[in-house]
Amino acid sequence: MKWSETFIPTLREAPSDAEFTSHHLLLRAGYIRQLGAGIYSYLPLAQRVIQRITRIIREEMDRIGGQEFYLPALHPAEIWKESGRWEIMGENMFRLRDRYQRDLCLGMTHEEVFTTIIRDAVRSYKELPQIWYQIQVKFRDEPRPKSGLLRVRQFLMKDSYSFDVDWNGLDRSYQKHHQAYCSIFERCGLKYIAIQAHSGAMGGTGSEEFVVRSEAGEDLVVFCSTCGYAANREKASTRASRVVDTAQDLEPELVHTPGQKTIAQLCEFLRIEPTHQMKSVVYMADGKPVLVLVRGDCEVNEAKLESALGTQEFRPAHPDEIRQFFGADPGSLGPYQLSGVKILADHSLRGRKNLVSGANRDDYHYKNLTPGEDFRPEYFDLRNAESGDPCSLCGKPVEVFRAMEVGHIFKLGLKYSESMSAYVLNEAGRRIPLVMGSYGIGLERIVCAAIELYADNDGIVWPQSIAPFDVVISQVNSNDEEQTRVSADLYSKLKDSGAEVIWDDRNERPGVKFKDADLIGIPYRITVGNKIKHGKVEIFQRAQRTQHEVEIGAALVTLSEMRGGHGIRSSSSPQS
RNA sequence: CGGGGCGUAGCGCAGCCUGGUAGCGCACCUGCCUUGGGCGCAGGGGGUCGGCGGUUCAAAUCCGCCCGCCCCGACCA
Repeated sequence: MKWSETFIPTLREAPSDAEFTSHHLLLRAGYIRQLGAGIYSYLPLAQRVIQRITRIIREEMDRIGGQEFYLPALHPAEIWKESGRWEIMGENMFRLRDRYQRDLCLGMTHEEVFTTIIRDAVRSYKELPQIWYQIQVKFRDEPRPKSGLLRVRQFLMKDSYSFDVDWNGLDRSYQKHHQAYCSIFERCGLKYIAIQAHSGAMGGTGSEEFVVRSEAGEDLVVFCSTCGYAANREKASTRASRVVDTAQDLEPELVHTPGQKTIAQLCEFLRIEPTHQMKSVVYMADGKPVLVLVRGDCEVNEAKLESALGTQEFRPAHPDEIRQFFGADPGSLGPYQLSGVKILADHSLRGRKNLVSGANRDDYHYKNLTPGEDFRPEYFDLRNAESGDPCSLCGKPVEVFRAMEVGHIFKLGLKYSESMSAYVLNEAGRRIPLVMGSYGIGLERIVCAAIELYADNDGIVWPQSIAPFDVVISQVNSNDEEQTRVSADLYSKLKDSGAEVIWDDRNERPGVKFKDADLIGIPYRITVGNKIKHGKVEIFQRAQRTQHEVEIGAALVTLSEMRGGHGIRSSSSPQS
């Protein structure tokens, strides 16, 4: 393509709304425009990137036997009511009514639709397994869209679903996806890691997230560089650091602690460490109060709490509820001599002695509380893993970092097949529910991750495999006939070789062309300028910012060598 | 939903406090000039000042309501 005929509206200054690198650069380099909160238009450059990612995904999904569908985004309410998700999805689902007042929604995922297809069409175990996928727009009424393309209300997802006759089959389908995902992210040039993920309340027996380390991400990853343990912090368990208690077992002692509400204040006032305190947090679960205890230096992890409680119906208690059940305000709460309130404690408190906690009386605390003696909690893993905690596998300190989720694979199990009656007959002629898996990839997340990973001060640096163009020919002077001739010749030869190439033929100053080429992030630039008088052009590598002068006739060969011989290829390998 | 901020030309902003018929930079158009890192000179076009209502002789400016967007928090199959 000729640049002069292509819509690439680059900006010298980005709209002030852009916070993160990827958002800022996508806007400034002319890839996207915002239409509303969390709604973006993808301009030709972005569309090209998306298409290349799509192609990689298709190839890898097809390789594991996936079959591509295209499903509706507009769904009748009935199927969502059938699965129970019409209620569960709550405010997150876009809902609408048609002219006859029928309820409809915009699809968030497509378990329901695929399940209706398979339940009506497949009767026998002989027709399984199946892996079905699609690349489709998804809708989510995010409470707070943000960070450009990272958290939006309409986005592209490759979602696939596996249908097996048994759990071993599911394991195989899941493993296939795992492999496919590794290939996809590797080919897209991402440095990714696969981490254990929170299964959530949707049921299911296992799930992994594929994430890319980035400050722009919203996930927290607990990672052990020694043994490779990696998990989402929603799920990650680590050992709490060791604490030594005083040897003797003392009797509970009420102490007056006027105005001392926080862990830090008590440390000061009583001259103790946070690790010798118990933090009391109150939740209302299914309408009843629950006291959650963690060590003073720890935080409650609500995803783990959800598992411990076995319900999604919980929330932090309101101040008046706390007063009602405890007779004191937050800051003076504790488990001792508490009745009518269920007590959950984190494992880190098991076996501890002589701890400090609130007395359920304002301005008073108890010293010398011993879990298991002075009160009897149920123990669970309830605390957030923290950077520096000993790894639960190898004991070496873990690190915690931010990352963005680019994919998620999930063993669903029987949830949809049972609720939506998707059964087949097995060899014995018995009616059995399909065992399902679901697997997602966020296309825009790949775009953002690549930008966040590799961008520099001059703009985007694309991995070769997903760049909108492989190479740009920057003709320094568009009025120079000799330069035009050389550029045209290189252009057609490059195109013939199968490369995606754009020829910057604009009547602009060279500086403008170089800045734009850098900004939009094309991996290679061939500069056709004065040096053609000596039979030379230059090849500039965007990522390394290095320049090579080559004979015009050798340009294609040199470029092809630099690119590793062929077009679709990632520039880096996975981190894990 | 709670807290904060913003809305003036395509983009970035000033003007608002103290009311008087809207401005700067970039971009854009024309001409000249120039062509190796966002040139130079000259001329020019473009804005119902987010919307509605109120106060006033007069509103971008003051007041009220609404809408939109951004950030923090809550939330996030």
